[in-house]
Amino acid sequence: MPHMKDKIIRVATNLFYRKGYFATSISEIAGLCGIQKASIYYHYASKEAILYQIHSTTMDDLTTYLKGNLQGVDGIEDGMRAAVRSHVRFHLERQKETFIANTELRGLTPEHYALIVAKRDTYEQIVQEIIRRGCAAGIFVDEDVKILSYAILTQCNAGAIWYKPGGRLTVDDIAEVYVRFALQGLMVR
Amino acid sequence: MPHMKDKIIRVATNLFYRKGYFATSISEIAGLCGIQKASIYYHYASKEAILYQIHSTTMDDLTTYLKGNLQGVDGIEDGMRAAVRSHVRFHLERQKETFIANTELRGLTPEHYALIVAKRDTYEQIVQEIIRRGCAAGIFVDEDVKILSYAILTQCNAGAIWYKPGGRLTVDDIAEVYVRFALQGLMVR
DNA sequence: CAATACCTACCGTCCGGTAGGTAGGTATCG
DNA sequence: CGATACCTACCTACCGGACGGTAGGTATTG
Repeated sequence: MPHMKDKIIRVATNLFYRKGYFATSISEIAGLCGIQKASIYYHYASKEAILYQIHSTTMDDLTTYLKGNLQGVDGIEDGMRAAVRSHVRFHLERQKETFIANTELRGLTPEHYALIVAKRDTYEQIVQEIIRRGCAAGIFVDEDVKILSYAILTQCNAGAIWYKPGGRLTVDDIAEVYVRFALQGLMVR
Repeated sequence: MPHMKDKIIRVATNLFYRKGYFATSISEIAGLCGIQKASIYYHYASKEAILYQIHSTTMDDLTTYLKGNLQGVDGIEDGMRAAVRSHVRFHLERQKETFIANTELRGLTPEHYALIVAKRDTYEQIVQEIIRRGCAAGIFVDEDVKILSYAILTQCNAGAIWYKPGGRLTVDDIAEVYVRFALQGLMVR
């Protein structure tokens, strides 16, 4: 909430995204915040604490966003559409954070790593539950639910790698491409 | 080709896969090779040279494997099946190298980075050409070819993240799931 | 003897983190 | 009201250690 504590997160997010966690130094973060290296430790206990904060809030926001987008949506097919749309939009709009969340897990302590993986599992289970119901109802193809869910979620993550804000396609355009492709792959003919 | 030069690559591949490039030290690689740190520099000019070697041979092998699997295959649909199958199999069978190839690009020098990205582009263009012909022929859905290709290639990469050799499903089982899912998403109804 | 494949010993640098201090604001209380 | 105590948000200066890489020597082998 305080100003500098937020600024450190913003600056660190940019640097971790551009250069990676291990290639970013504390003094670099401090320099871009306009303070000295030691002052970082007034706000955060360690470099890893900054990374954990980014991971934690990103995963919480991602899950909250999905739940909000599923609210009031009826039917399995529409639920799946809403889930894919939510997933893609979040990944494109918060490109840097989601990129870090997907690639910088190794910087976490074992304890923090376990917490983040648990959050990710919670998120994946929401999506898997929709797919499972679709398969059980016979409207989705009869394939391994976990493979399907990973395939769909990962292909959407890919968007966050090549997407450039202000490019040829808007976030909504891209989201709809993924929605159509994923649903077409899922629905039985 | 010599024994130790290969062993360094094998050991480094394992370490880069488990801990990441920046978190792995030269002395660690040397220790697991049973030699001293300085001896690494008899075989490779720098730590980055080891990483580049892994990237380079992995991309070359990946492209060669795809070309071999497309040899003698007729038809757009069968070509796409062969391409997806080839991509998944390679990623599962050479899990560690492909994981490094996908996540450790930042450790490369700008020159080496450009070379690897060029290799990757060559590979992607082979796949994109198949999709483009399928779209033009009206048998594949009318969507953005680049988005489709990235979506398909990336979802297959996902397999390499969770796949454990000797698990419930064989490499071929998994490959066929991806082939069916990708083709079902691509083919017009 | 010369090339190969290693070794020991060392260097400069940078890193995460700590110690200890300080300016300035705020709360407490006689 | 003013003195005291404490807190916030930073600072300078430093530490131990690890890292990538180098210099120079040596055992083995054709």
